[in-house]
Amino acid sequence: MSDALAAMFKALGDPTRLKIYTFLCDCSGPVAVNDDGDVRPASGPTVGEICCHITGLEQSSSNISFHLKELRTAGLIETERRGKNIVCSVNSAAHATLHAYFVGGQSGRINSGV
Amino acid sequence: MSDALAAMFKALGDPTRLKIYTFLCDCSGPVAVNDDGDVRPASGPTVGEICCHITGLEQSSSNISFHLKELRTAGLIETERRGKNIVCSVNSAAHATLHAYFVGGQSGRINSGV
DNA sequence: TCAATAGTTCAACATTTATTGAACTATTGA
DNA sequence: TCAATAGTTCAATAAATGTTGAACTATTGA
Repeated sequence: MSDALAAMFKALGDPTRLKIYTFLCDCSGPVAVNDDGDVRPASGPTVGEICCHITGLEQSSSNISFHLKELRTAGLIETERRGKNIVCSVNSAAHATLHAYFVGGQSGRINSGV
Repeated sequence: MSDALAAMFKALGDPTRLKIYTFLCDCSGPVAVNDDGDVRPASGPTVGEICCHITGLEQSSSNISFHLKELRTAGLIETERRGKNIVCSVNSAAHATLHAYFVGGQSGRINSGV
């Protein structure tokens, strides 16, 4: 339970991965939901596009592939092959979990007294 | 900028540290603000109390000390000596930064269409 | 079927990290 | 001042991690 959360934070704890994840958050399309209610991976950038954005191209795609795998293993992102490309997108449920962790608890405590 | 954020996530990416941080969030007292507007460390558990809570006691306090240092270096927590003890508390500004990262962006996208 | 494109996996490596126990520092109370 | 308490720092070790280039797999288009 808590370890899964730690794994997510750990995945975001590398500068390259945080850039990738932020990029995905910024440019992921809407989530697709089919007639059965299944949530399918949303449209988003391909691995190649992520490489371009992160490394300015001309850097090892194997490294980006490694980081994408880490993000996927942590449950933060999803990937789906579309023809020759693989499209990446943010896992909304995981994003919501992370958001929820920082809600409440510490909030509203500033200037609340001695 | 982004590296500081990554450092915070990295600090939360270890199960022991996440437990410590969560404990601090749960039991930190209100933040103290003096007449000059300076925000001083809030009251909270001592290092020893954290050791008890995390390890059920009987485990190396040097390890907890190490993790507290990591959290402090990342800017997530603050410590203040009070007599023989050292009291720990959450850094509210850092907490707000983390919270803000997950607001907007991905939110509101679920079920928003194809 | 063949070549080109798009990503992944593998092996090797240099760093970093978490953990442990022992030694050290700082504060309090007798 | 001395002993006890509360934490930190240090050294050593084992494990995990990020990066690289080469080899591999999968898909498309000719």
